[in-house]
Amino acid sequence: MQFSESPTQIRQDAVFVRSSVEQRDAFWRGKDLPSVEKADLALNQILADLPSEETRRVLANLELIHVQTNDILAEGGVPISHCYFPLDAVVALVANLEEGATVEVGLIGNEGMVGIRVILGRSTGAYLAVVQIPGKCLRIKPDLLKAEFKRGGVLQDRLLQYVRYMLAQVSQTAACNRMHLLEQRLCRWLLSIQDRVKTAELLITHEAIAHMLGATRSDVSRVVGALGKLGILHSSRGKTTILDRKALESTSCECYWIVRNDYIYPLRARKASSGKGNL
Amino acid sequence: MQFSESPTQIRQDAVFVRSSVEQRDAFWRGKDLPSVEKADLALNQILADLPSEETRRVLANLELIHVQTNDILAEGGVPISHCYFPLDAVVALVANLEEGATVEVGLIGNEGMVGIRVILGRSTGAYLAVVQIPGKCLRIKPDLLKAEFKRGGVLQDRLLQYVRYMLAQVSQTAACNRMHLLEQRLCRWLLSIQDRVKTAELLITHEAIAHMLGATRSDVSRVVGALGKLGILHSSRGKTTILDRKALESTSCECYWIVRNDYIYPLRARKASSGKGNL
DNA sequence: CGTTGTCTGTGCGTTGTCGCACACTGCAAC
DNA sequence: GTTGCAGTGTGCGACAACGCACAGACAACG
Repeated sequence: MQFSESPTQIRQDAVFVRSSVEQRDAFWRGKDLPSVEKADLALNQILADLPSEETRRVLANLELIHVQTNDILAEGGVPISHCYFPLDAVVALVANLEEGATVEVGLIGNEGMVGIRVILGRSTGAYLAVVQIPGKCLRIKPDLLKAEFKRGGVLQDRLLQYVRYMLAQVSQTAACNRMHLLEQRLCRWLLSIQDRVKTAELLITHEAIAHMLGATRSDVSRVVGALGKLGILHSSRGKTTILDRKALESTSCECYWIVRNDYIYPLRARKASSGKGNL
Repeated sequence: MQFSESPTQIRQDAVFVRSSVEQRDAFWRGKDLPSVEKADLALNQILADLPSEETRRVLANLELIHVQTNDILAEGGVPISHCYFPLDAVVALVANLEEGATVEVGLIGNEGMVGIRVILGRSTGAYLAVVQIPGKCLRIKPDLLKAEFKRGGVLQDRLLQYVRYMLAQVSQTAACNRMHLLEQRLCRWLLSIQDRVKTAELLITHEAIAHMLGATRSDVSRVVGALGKLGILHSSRGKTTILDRKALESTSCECYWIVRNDYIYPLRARKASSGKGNL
């Protein structure tokens, strides 16, 4: 999907350039929206395989949209307009600190949902939700999601499980940010992204990575360079390729596996020490 | 409450000395348990002022217990035996990293509950829940809490609100741990504790603080010393007294107010810059 | 009153990261 | 091609925090 009229980029702050999702809403308005199929639901792990009744109700209220890198899906203090279920996109929750510094506090892929706070009793976002990897999302109006949540069916269960996973992820990040070296955190981050995009090539610059990790661009370049010399990565001009995932895992900190092992649906759980893991 | 037979201390790891709550269970067994009054419920903000029917049901299942410093109420990977609602105690959630390092990821006082994961679909704890400030707690068996949660009444709402608050707290800690200086984080921590104990005197050693902040004891001593010279604190031998709360607030990072302003029940919200805030 | 052990103050070399600067490189627009 | 520029490699001084060490200070207890 391409937009001939490229959306004007609004400068949001020194760091993120907002490419407005709302403008693309306007683009679609009045045209035929792509219809949402059951097959789409299957791509998000919260929505997949719901009981047929829940599927029917939810399906009627979902929209399929494409999101692009740097799209902002929610913002701190701002009412959440939609809840987004990524299908193949990846979204980062980013804290925007006083001095203009940024750090990622959480990562959301097809295992989760953007805007979880609406089911936790707040209609506003807490942090900036920025698209890191473009792709498709299903979205729904907060009220409708909340109503379905209140019914107490399987979706409620899934969402609560996801909240727990998110909490685990964020908690571990809190510990990790305090204790672990940039190199370890970088490896963990790359692994987390790769789990969600399933490809070895990541289209992202060192500077963007630095903003996620709350580090300087130059240090990210240094670490990436070092990992490159070890044959673990190849990185050049906005494209980083993971060459040796196992090595990445053993250079990463334990946090990667701790979070992963707390995942909602039991995956093939692995210890950091065993060092074997590929999706 | 005193225990003549002082509970044998089991060495759990290099850092925390477990004083077993279970042993005190044994102490009480067969004796008259202190009965739980409605007045006790009022001291915890999740349990306070529930509809009378919910109050009645919950009351029947709660136990009142005293917890002491370093009691461990839950542990990572271990089934949660009880959910604890602090009345005047304060509990820290602590991540135990590989190398024996420790960092606090969350703090729980009478605004919350220890063991929130049981309503999020996991019966095991994620981190060590260590009592920092001794006092009273109400506790309940996970199954009973979960059943009441499932009924979808006011308690469900309160617990979900609390989950959101916890998520906000932990997320901000993730950002804070990455970006802010020890001095700022220490001030934030002291403020958070004081909000929960409501007294100016904190009985805690520099070393314990260091474990919470994931810093070295010597650096904590240095920072505390500096704050002491400014007349903000007085600290000596396991006792730290907050002398100038406003100064503490302005030396702390923004994170303190960000979390506080996201609190469940609208408090007197304040900006960090306005610098006026006392409980 | 002295002993013991906990808690705290402080010194010092090391390390990870910052903050800034500047040069190089490959891609894209002209 | 040439130019422009985003993206990257690298250097260097500054600084926060680590890691370790040791001495002083105070409380509890005999």
